[in-house]
Amino acid sequence: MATPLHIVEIDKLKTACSTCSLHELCLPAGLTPTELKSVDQLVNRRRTVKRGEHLYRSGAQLQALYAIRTGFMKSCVLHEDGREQVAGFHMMGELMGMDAIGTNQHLCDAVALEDSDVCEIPLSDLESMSREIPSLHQHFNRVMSREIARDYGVMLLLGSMRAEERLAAFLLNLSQRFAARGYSSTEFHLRMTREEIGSYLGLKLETVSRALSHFQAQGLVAVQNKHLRILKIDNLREMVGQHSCRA
Amino acid sequence: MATPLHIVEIDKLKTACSTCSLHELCLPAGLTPTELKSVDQLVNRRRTVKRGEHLYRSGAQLQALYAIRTGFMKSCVLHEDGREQVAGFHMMGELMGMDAIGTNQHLCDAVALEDSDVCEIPLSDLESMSREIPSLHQHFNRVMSREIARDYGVMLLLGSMRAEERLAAFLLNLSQRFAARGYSSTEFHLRMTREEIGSYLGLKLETVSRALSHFQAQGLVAVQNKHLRILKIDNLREMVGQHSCRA
DNA sequence: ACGGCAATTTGACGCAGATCAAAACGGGCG
DNA sequence: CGCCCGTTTTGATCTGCGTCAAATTGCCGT
Repeated sequence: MATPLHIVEIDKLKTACSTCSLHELCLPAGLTPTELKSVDQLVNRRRTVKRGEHLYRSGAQLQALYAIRTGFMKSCVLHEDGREQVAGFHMMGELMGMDAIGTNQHLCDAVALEDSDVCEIPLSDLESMSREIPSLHQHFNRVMSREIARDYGVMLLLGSMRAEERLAAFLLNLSQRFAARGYSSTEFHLRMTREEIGSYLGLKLETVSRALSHFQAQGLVAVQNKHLRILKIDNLREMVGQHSCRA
Repeated sequence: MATPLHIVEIDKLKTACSTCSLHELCLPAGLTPTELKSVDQLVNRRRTVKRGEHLYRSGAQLQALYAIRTGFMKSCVLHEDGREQVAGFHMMGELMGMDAIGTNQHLCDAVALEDSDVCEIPLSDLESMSREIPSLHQHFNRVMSREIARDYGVMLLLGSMRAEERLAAFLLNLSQRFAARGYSSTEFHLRMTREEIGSYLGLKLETVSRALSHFQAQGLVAVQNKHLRILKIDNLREMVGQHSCRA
């Protein structure tokens, strides 16, 4: 009986935002050290989600928001008929579950693409603490707003780019987010399948595969299975800039 | 000198949330009468935007959020190359500008599709008042969250529906929003052009036109220019439900 | 190390929707 | 009231990407 409690204690300790390397990127970004201490109380539980497992499911009651500490996840909206549309990929320091605040019900599934650790942030605690710490309140608004801004970008992509432009935009987005986390911006591991990329980009897996092959043939990237190296990042940027745009 | 001031006074009066017929739908939804009185102070300016004019432009500094009082607007994301993607249509009681909170800069243009009246809500005032009125804070979070949820729906539409499914989903969405405002759910005026519908749905105007004609031929709707009557709403619902889904 | 299954690649072909074109319509303004 | 220009409709044709298929590769579990 004592042992599990002890484990929980250790978990709590490890979960503290104030000692977390992501605190500049995550929810507590921009807080003073004192405020950071308070926020530590917010995150009172950590959860591990193994590759392929769900963090939450569409329709489930909102229990908490989740900040990704390590790992990689996707969220996908489900059709009635079983088909799924990937609405986003999420990496460490990012917050998930914000779509559920409006209705108290998740409207997408959150699935781990590799073993992941997340911090649980009960919404009610976040709201009450926001009242005490205005800059937390403000920062949370910004995080939600940025999610809206991201979504607008995805709409732009889905609504008016052609296949290779979409893929280029996708790779550049990943590149930039890895860079922001101190990883290489030109060489990384794609944790999702071609099918998942395709779903996110509104394309079929074959089209994604062909586009990647074509990029490789042009010398823009070097792909080997899920390992990707960007060779000519400027050319990719150009592709996204200038649309010959069909829609 | 006295006259313009007087006009402003009258405007202020008319702008009060507590006397606004939209307060159940808009930002102050769910507040007590006392709280509502406080929120009146938030909305200290009203603005008229004529058909075709911009409420704000992409890249502009965030001045305030805007609640639509009357009229109809679109927001569109711009490509570097001048093409535009309509990210949403907005009607009375809806809040615009939330995408700009994260960066303090608007990332889309807001254009009136008919002469519109909007209430200006300075973000800083909203934030400070949220601290005093928890339910306002909570409700604002919900409004932002619902925008995220809406965006996920649009992604689903753009990423995995075929042309006629998209149009059906669009019509049903309009129908539902008009109904929520006490207008007919089956008969309304399309304030946007076929091209704008197409841009929103990731289709070309000709495709939108053809799809509408096809719906009419099937007896699902009656269209005459911008006037639309939904005849078989259940059939439209079925269309959106069951995808033969290509992406 | 090996077997089996999932993921990826590549090719051939088809089709939904884009593109091009032109006619019809409608609404705002002089 | 009638003209003009922007919007819409409809037709014909083209094409990017989806679909189907099959071969290849790589990864996971035993």
